[in-house]
Amino acid sequence: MSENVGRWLRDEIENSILSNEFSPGERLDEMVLATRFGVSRTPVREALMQLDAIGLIEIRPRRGAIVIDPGPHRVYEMFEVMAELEGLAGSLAARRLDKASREAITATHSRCEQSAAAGDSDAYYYDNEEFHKAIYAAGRSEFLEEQCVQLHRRLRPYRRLQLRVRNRLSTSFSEHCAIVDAIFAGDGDEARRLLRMHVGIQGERFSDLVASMAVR
Amino acid sequence: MSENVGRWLRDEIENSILSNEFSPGERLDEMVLATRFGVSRTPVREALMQLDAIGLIEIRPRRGAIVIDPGPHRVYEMFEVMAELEGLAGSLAARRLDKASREAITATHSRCEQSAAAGDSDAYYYDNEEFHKAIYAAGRSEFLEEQCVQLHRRLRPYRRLQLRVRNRLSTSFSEHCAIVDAIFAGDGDEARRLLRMHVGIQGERFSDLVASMAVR
DNA sequence: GTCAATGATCGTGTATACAAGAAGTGCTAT
DNA sequence: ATAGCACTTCTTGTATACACGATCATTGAC
Repeated sequence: MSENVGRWLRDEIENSILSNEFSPGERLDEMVLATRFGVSRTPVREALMQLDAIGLIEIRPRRGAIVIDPGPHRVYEMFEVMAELEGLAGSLAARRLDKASREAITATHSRCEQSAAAGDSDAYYYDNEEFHKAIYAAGRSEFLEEQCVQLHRRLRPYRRLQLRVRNRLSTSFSEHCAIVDAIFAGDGDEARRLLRMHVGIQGERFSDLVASMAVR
Repeated sequence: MSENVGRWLRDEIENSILSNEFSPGERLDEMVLATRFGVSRTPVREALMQLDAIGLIEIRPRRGAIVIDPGPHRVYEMFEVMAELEGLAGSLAARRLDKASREAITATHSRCEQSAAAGDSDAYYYDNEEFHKAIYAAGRSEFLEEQCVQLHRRLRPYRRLQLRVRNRLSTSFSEHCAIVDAIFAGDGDEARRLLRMHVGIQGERFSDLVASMAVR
């Protein structure tokens, strides 16, 4: 419980949204949240204002807060931006790679290999996250890293859905291999290109996304 | 006065920070702000929480809010990300250009030409902003546009400083010309490359930035 | 029977009160 | 004279109270 209640609540509610416990479009009643977490309305309001500022919810004046529903098209746009930022991170990583980052990438990469081989999509989902974070960190740009982590968080639910698609695990892992090769070879342009392809959702992957979002 | 006081205050304080009325490192006293704007502490706190979530200020538990001082290196990183996003916007604009967007770009571009010819750096500063916004809009990606506008806002003070550098006006405008040509020619890759160069601050432009930040 | 208007109820927006912690100041002791 | 400790004061964090606006339901009229 992070020192101050407002911030703790923000993380708590944010997680609830990102794990789909509060679904898009759902109304967030201040009083309900307050009693649920055993605090007064004040810190709840502060948490909601922050989530509004981040763009996770929308507070309509005098009409309460609702969880934002991005819709397939907007989610596509978010992946598009994510792809671009990851591409940049990859190209920076290739240029600036040092021993520690190299080891971090290798470690997370091999963990991905294991969970992919085991066909464990939940484990892969987690290891994949760590792998990408290792690349952000290797880019040595704090601001870029923050932006990547933030967007990555917001796209988490959709990424999870995507991993359920048949063969996506092994495809994803082989893409990882090529990315690691490019970064370790110091080939920034290639790393950028591969990451853009890996993260972006072109063609059939977009229709997979739409389909998985529809069943929700 | 945007319907609700908290949101109005957020914009107000945000502008004050971005126009350097509150300088980096400065402590923002809730009570002082409250009396200054003639409201109670509650909406002030809500505004501050939002600015904290956006990353403009930092609220340290029980020790108040201070304006974040990015420092030259971090500002450089922000420009680096901005360059990447603008590059994406440019490449999308080249692909998706329609009549309305084309006219918007042409209009803002020629306004830049006039203020550049007049050597009016303040006017150019404004027209330049509109020109870039026209490109974001032409990309037809709402999310990307929002991200660009937000980052653009945060980098405003530094961009303004940059325009004061000798010859920057005419250099900037000739870069604009090439960018417009690439977009109108439908050459997405070239538009991306040119915008990355235009927005990023490599080499001597970085030292110019550091120098201009030091005198503050 | 349907639509509109008015009133009741519920929930948000702002203010204020109270509690707890941090920083600064003054006093005392070495 | 200086360092350390305690006390005071100031500011933030949380709760609560009150007011205003929105929504919904009920009633009346066409």
